[in-house]
Amino acid sequence: MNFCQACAVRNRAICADLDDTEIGLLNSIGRRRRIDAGEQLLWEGDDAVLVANVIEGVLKLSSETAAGKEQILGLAYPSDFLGRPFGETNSYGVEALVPTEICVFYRADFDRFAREHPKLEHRLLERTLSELDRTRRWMLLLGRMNAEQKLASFLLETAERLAPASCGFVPGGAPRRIELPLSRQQIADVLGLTIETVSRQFTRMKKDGLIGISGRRDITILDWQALADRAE
Amino acid sequence: MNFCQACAVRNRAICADLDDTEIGLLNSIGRRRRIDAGEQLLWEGDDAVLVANVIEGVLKLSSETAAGKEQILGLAYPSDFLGRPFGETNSYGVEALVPTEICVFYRADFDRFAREHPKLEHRLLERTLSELDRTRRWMLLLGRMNAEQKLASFLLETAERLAPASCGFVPGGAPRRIELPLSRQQIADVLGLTIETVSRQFTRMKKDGLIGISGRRDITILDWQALADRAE
DNA sequence: CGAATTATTGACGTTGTTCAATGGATGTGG
DNA sequence: CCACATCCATTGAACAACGTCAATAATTCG
Repeated sequence: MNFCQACAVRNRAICADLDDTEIGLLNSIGRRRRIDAGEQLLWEGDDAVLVANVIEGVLKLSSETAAGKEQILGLAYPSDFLGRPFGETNSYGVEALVPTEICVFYRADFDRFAREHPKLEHRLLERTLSELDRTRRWMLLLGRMNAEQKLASFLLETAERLAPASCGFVPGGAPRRIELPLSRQQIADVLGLTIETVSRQFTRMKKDGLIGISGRRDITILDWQALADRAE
Repeated sequence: MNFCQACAVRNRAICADLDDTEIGLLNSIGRRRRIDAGEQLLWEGDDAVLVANVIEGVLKLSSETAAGKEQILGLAYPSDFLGRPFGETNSYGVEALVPTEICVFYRADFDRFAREHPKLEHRLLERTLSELDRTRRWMLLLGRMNAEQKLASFLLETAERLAPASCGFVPGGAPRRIELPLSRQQIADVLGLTIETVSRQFTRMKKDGLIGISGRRDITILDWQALADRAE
C-alpha cells in the first residue's frame, strides 16, 4: 500500500511535485515511523544513515559544547526535512519533543532517488535555502538580542509555526493560546540563556499583561503588538 | 570570450560539473565584476535581483537589529555562492571586505538556467547544505561560548579558510601568519561581542604567548594546541 | 606632517549566570 | 484517594562577564 496518497504533508513536503509513478517509487524506499517524545532519532557525530520528512509533531536539532552546554540549532515541524543528504556525518542530534510521526529513508536510497529526480532535488534545494535564511535570522537573535527580545521573538515565531498553514492565521489580533512544545530548559537551550533567566522573563511578561500562563506549557498571547515591540 | 575557462575557481564552484557547452551558455548570462573593499553588493531587504560566485576576495553577509546593532551572519570566500536563488528578497546585506572579484548573474537568468541544468542545481544543493551545517556550528558559538572561546574559534576557522585548498594545509604544527580580512569591529560583529571585548581578548592571548600581533590585521598563530584548548 | 580613523586601555555599570532554597505539578504505590 | 517522591519551575542573593563610556595610543592616509 502507498502511504503517500493519504499523507498529511503531501502538498507541502519536498515530495509535493512528484507524479503518481514517482511517488510510488519513493514510497517503496521509505517507511512510516512513530517516535515518542524524548526519543532520539539521530545522534551528533554519527554516520549519516537516515533522512526523513516530518509528518506530525515537533523535533529539536541540537549540538553541545565540549563543556556539555546544549544549544538547540533549530526546530523541525510538519513538512520539514531532517538529516544530511549527500553527507558523511550528522553534525547535530535530532530528538522528538512531542509524539511525532515521520517518514524515514536510508540516506543511500534517498540520495540515489534524489539524483535521479531533479524535481525532488529542486524542492529540497528551495527548502534548504529557506532553512538557511531562517537559521541566519536566528543568529541575529543569538548574537545581538537581550533576554527579553529573545523570548518575545521566540513566542512570536512559535505561535506562527504552530498555526496550521491551512487556517490562514496571521499574527496579531485576538489573544491566542499556544501549547509550547518545549520545556523551560529547552527554551533556554534555543535562546542561548539559562532556565532561570527564561523563567524570570516569563514572569515579567505575565506581570506586564503581555501573556497569560495557564500551565507550564500553556501560554496565551494577550498583546501581540507589545510582544512585537519587545522583540526588537 | 569565455572567462570561465581561465576561472580560478573553475573546479570548486557550483559550475564545476558543467561541460563545455553548458559552461559556454552560463558564461553568456554572467559577467565578471570587481568590487572594492567596503563596497556593498546586496542590501538587506532589497529585491533579490543578483546572485554571484566569489572568485577572489572575502565578503561579509550581515544583518542588523532594529536598534542598529550589526551581526555578521557569515563570510564568503572564493568558490562560495552569494545571493538567494528562487527567492523574493535578500534577507541580509553583502559587502566586500577586501578587493574582490565575482561572477554575477541576474537572478532570473540564473534561476532559469539552474532549473534546466540539474547538475548545477545539485552542486548548489550540496553547497547550501554545507553552508547550513557551518551556520549551525556558528550558532553554537554565538549561543553558548564565552568571549575567549569565540575568539579562539574564530582565529582557527579563519586560518583554515584562508589557506588555499590546494596547499594541503592542516591546522597545527608550525606557527602560521595570517592576514585578517576583518577589522576589530567586524570581528566583534561576527562573534556577537563589542570591539572592546575583542581587543582585550587579543591582548590577553598575545600576553599568554598564543598569538603574535604584528600589525592590526597581521596575526601569527604561535600555539595551535593552546588555541584549540581555549576554543572549547 | 597632521588629521582622521581604528585600536587599546581603564573605570564603572548592567545583565545574565551561578548557587541555593522554595514552590508547584505530576505520577505511583499503598 | 491520599501520601510521598520526583521532576520541573520559580524566586532570591551574590557574583562574574561583558558592555558602556571616556580617555589615550597607534596606524593609516592625504
